[in-house]
Amino acid sequence: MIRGNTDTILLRFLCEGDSYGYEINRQIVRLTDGQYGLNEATLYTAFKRLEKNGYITSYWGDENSGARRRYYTVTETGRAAYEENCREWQCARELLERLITHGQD
Amino acid sequence: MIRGNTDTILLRFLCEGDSYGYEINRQIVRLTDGQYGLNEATLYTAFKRLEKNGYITSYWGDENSGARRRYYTVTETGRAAYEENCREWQCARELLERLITHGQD
DNA sequence: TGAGATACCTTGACAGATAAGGTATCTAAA
DNA sequence: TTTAGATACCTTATCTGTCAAGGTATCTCA
Repeated sequence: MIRGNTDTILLRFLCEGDSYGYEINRQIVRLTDGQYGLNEATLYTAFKRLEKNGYITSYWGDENSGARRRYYTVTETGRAAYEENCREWQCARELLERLITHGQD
Repeated sequence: MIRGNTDTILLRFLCEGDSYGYEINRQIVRLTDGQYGLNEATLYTAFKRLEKNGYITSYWGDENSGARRRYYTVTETGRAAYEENCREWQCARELLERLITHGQD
């Protein structure tokens, strides 16, 4: 369901400004009223993938207290990929709507 | 995108009556104006899965000409699963809409 | 005769998701 | 003081779904 859109979700948040994994996931949970959240393994493998693809870059924050944080920045390529993914999502959404719903609804 | 909804799509067509793989796939292509179609391996592994789960049953058609066809019938459990999947899809759709779109649109 | 459509199937590989484990720091309650 | 819980990151092994690439067999039409 949500599967396959993890990258797009992460890019969406990073398009609004640099952030780190834990915080983004908290925002996801907040935005969905607790209905959704990423598994940590999913989260960090997605970041790895995005960075490998050149969609984001990362750097360590200079927290002087608390746990260390790895911040991510979206690149221009990443922004373009986000826009493209959104378009694809709209297409897929319409197709699926047509495919899975019976005539009566 | 469409991934993860293959089973629901197949169930939807079988809810309208018995059919066989090749024909269902043709209907998918027709309904999406050629924009989508299932890979044959995906198609048949999905049927296997559905049958294993008790969502469909199958029988060989008695064609007296042309290639043999394996027909599928949706079970009551299968119908229930279809309805449930549709509900889940609506939920997932709304969540994703909230998650991947920026404020401005 | 042979290409193309119909119709089914299997195998091996791959990508994405996840459970389950780990490390380390800080805070607040017991 | 200890310890539980939150914060924050990471890895490994495993599972599931998809798909490319191969195969079989029949029928039709040029």
